[in-house]
Formats: sequence, C-alpha cells, structure tokens
Amino acid sequence: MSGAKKEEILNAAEKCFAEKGFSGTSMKEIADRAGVAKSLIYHHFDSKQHLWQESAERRLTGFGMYYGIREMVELLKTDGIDRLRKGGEYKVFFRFLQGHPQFVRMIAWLDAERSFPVPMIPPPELRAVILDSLSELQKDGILRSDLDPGVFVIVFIAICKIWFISHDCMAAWLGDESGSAEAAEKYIESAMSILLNGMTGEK
Amino acid sequence: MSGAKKEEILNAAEKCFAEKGFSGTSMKEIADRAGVAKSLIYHHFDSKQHLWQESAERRLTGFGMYYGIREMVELLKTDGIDRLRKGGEYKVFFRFLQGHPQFVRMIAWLDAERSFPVPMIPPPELRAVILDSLSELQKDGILRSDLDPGVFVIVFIAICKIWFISHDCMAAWLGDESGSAEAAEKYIESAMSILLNGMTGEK
DNA sequence: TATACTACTGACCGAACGGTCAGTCAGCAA
DNA sequence: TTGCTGACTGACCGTTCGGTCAGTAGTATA
Repeated sequence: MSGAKKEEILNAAEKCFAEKGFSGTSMKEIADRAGVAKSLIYHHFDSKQHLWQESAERRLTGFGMYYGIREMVELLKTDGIDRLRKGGEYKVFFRFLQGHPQFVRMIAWLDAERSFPVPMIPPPELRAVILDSLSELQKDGILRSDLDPGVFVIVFIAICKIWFISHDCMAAWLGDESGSAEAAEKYIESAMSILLNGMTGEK
Repeated sequence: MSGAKKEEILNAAEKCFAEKGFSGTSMKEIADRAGVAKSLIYHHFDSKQHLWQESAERRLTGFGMYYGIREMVELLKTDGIDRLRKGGEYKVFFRFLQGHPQFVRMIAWLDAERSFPVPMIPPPELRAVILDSLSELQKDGILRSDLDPGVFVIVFIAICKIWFISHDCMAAWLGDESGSAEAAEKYIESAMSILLNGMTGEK
C-alpha cells in the first residue's frame, strides 16, 4: 500500500530532528530508523530541507499548540477567573507540552535554528479569536484593561515553555533535581497563581 | 605573543556556534573566521567538542547571566517594590539579554542541544544569596509568602528570555512585526507589571 | 502480452567532514 | 652554535555527508 513508508519516513525524521536538530541528523540515520533505503527518501522528498520542513509543519499545524490557549480563554469567558483559579483548568496548555516532549524538543530547535520559515507564528484567525476574547474580558473588568491583551498570551506561554525547555536549569531554583511530576505541578500552580493575580489586580 | 591567536579562535568559535550551533559549524569555518590554519585549533584544543565547551563556559561564567537577577533582588531589598515598579530598575536582566544577542543565541542552542554538560545551572552560592534575599522579602511582607521563592526567579527569567529567543513568534501576538526597541520596552513594562502585581497581592 | 507507472533498492559520486602529522620557524637557554 | 620548545602551517587521512542514478519488482491499464 502506498504512503505507508512515506509516513514511516516522516515519523523517523521527526524523531531524529527532535533529538538532534537539523544539522545533527543525517539522512542515513533517518533511513535506518524508518527501515528503508536512503534513496527512497529522495523518491518521496526533494531534499533534506524539504523533509525537515514537511515534518515540522505536519507536527506544528497538526497539533496546534495554540488551541490549548484558545481553550483556556474560552474557559475564562464562561467560568470567570475565580473558577479557573480554583479548578486549575488553566493547565490545558501546560498539559499539552507535558504530554508531547517531542513537540517541545522541536520548538526548542526551531527557536535555536531560525533558519527555515516554519509556521511557529500563530494562525491569524486563531490569534484574532483569542485576542478578541481577551479584549472582551478586559471590558468586562475580569482582566485589567491597561495592558495589550497579547502580553497575557506571551507571559502565559513563557512560563509554560520554560519549564520544559530549560528544565534542568530551572528546576535547580526549586531545589528539585528529580524532575518529578509533583514538582511540575507545584511549579505551574505557583506560577499561574502569580499570573492570574497579576492579570486582574489594579496597577 | 602567545595566547592571542588562541583568543581569536575562541572568539571565532563563539560567533560560529552562536549562529549555527554545534553540528552546523565546521572547524574550517572557525579557522577561516579566526584567520588561522585549521590545524592550529587542534594544537590549542583537543577536539571540536572541547572547543565548544570551552567557549560556552567562558561566555556563561564570564558574563554571569544571574548577576542581573541578584542586582534586581538587592534593589528590591533596599528600595522596596514600589520604587522598583516606578523606576523600572527591574529591567536589569532584560537589558542584559538585550545587549548580548550572541549570548541569547548561545543559550537557545544549549536549550536545544542539551548534549554537553555546560553550566547553565546557577552557581550554588549565588543561588543561595538570591533565594535567601527573596525569603527575607517574604518575611517582611513585601512578597507573598505562600510560594517557593524559586518560582519568582523562574517566571522572571521566563518572561525575559522568551522575548528574545522566540521573538518573531511572540511579537506577532502584539501585532508588531518591526522588532522595534519601543515594542520591547512596552512588552517588558507590561509583563513586569503583571509579575510584580502577582508577586505581592494576596492569593 | 505489451506498456506504463510507481515504489523501492544498492552502488556510486564529489564534496565536506573531523582529525592527524611531518615539518617550518622564531625565541630562548646552555 | 647547538638543542629544545611551542606556535603554526599545508598536505593529507579515512569517513561520512547529501544527493544521483540505473535498474528491479509489482501492479494497473490497454
């Protein structure tokens, strides 16, 4: 059946690139991992760069990292910030990163390499929906209105991302070397408590 | 004079590694950039890995990224959080990253590669000083005391780092594609306003 | 049965890779 | 002057790199 081996190549490429980045991965490694001849890769993909771009785009658009944020914003609108604070539903995006370490590795490489145009930038329509919702929350007095709503999104992404991308370095500040799940839980609850507090209070 | 060319090699290596990462940089590139024969590099350094480690360590320990944080904590102690909020001295660490783009690139690569043991982890004694000061501030009621002081440091680093490391992606949330200095200013002021607010208020 | 197309392979290419090595040369001590 | 040392070079090594290509096997069309 056609397409099966192409899929295997994409999967293998994704794993290799996530582990070692673009330059650190060789076509032979990908071929071996996929269990195919190296030349088959060139039958399905034009070049190493094209393979990289295709696998990155598939993962980025397929997973849609920003949907976690959208979900959180919608929870904010329906339930209000207090319920969010108590229930911990703000963890949607954090959980997403927690459950997809390969995805985390990939965005770490994209942050570093910056050489190929890969759509890390949020899809415009999704961005608009999120920002509009946040603006409404500002009008309703749920979020403080003296700030650009985009800042809320950025700081939220920042505190989630850093836990997984610079984990060894950051966990040291908490005196935790184990990388346990409880430490992650304690961190995100504390950090989000700061954020939610800071996003609502007066200046 | 001895040592001059070794220094040139280290400088060239640092630039190359910051731009293209470890795997993406070749020894010939470094040699050309330093204006020396490739074999001279092997006279001064054991291997590509050793060169990378030495240049990374020099930059990391030499610059001391965490001193900006210590400075900020000390400002907190002497001046109190209100003065900090008004005067904007909290920008010390942000300014440091802003002024050292090569350093920012390097930590982006270190976050991605994770393969070599490079001291990104804060020096223990410096860490202790910062955490102790934060604990005192908690006792004095300046910072909220229901959280691990390490969390303050992490979220602070996170919001500073993300602006420079994932800049294209993050600036899109603010509708700013230009990368202007004013945008950076507006961002850090807003983000820090959220943080300072959230670090002091009640839960 | 002849034809055409796609998936797939192994042998192969030139270039670039990290690393080695014999040897040159300046400076310095005996 | 001789002998030694460390900085430094260019030629070279074996390997691996990304990429090509002729060819095979299988299958669908005519």
